[in-house]
Amino acid sequence: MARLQPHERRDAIVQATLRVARSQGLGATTVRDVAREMGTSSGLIHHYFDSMDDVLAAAFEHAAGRDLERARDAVAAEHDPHSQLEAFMHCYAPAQSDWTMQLWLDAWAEAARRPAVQAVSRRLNRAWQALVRDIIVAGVAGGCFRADDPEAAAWRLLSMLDGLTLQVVAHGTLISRADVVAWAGDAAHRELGISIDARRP
Amino acid sequence: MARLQPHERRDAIVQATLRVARSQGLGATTVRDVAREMGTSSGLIHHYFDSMDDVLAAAFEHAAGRDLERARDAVAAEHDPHSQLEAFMHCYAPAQSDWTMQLWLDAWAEAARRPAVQAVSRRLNRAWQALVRDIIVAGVAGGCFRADDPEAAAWRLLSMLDGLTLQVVAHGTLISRADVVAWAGDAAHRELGISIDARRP
DNA sequence: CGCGTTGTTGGACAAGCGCGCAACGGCGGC
DNA sequence: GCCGCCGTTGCGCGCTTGTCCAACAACGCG
Repeated sequence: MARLQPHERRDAIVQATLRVARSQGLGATTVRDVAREMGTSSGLIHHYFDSMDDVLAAAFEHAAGRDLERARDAVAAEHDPHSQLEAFMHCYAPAQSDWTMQLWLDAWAEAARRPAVQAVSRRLNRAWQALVRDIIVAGVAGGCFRADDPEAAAWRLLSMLDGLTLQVVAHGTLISRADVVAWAGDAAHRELGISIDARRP
Repeated sequence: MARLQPHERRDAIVQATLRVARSQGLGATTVRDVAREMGTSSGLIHHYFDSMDDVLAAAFEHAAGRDLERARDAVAAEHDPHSQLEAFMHCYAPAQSDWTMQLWLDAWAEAARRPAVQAVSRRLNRAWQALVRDIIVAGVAGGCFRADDPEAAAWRLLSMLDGLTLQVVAHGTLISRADVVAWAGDAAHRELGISIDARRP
């Protein structure tokens, strides 16, 4: 195969890994699958990554990190906490495509067995929570939210979104994506003492 | 090893599978592990199950089903909805031991790719939600809860518990089990219009 | 041009996997 | 007491896994 710059090749490996993981799951993705997807040898992957664990972690980090960045941008584009929370909700459930959530499910399950994956999953999850918490803190300071414990409120909101989205992705028609958005909006209203219309205008 | 009746042996295999899965996860449980745990040969497992997938599905169903039964019993032992909800909460987070939750994580992740696992996971998840919903409906009828949509309220409560417990199991010390219980209690009070009175028993 | 650096190859390796199978052995019916 | 059934064994087949490594080839520099 063509000789690539180190950063290009590393990127190519991550991309190929995600393409494979998309169709057969993160945990079931093997070195040879990724190599075949790239059209190279399997030895090449170990020239860039110490272990398969690291490959999977890097791939997950890339995909999930990009979603986090998008959410941050969407939040930063708004200026009052109310709109920011609305933007966050819009960003989470619908934009967080089924396939990324499936990656999260894989990562949570694999976390127990793959230290590198756990480290990434843990860090990104905390970052998501921090994003929500900062919005809440700003809202409380600005007087438009009411929350005794912004840290806890953020965890509750994020965990509910995770739990609901999980049902959509893992069990299909048990509940719908529209339910997630509407119900999470209700929960935010109750949690922060405000009214949030999370539905797309 | 001693010769057992078919149903006894089947049961022994399921039990041994769970014991192994408890320490290394459902997905990482192999035929040889289970055989070693039972103290028999690996061939014996294939005499009772067509494939390893069937073994894992049976084990998950048994473990998760038993937890559901226990929760149902705990709820049935109480008579007013308020105590029932409290019993449910106490039953869920702490008694739902880490390793059963890990089983659920595996099941949710595998659901997309294993129809048999999805069917079991889906059915049991709906049963859990129905358990909560029935408590809420009874509470609303009895006048001690206030809920516009018990169906949605039950999904919200259960999903938040799932999402929070997930963090404990997948990420260890990010949040604690005590946080889950306390936060979910707060959420339940807010969700059902109960004034936050006695959070600590 | 020559030469070192380095991206890349392709296969070796041991370990582990699910699964199948011929043979053993203890129990119950005749 | 014998025999057939069947739970059980122990092994091995074919394959896949992650990891490693010696050899090859393309590139930049002197």
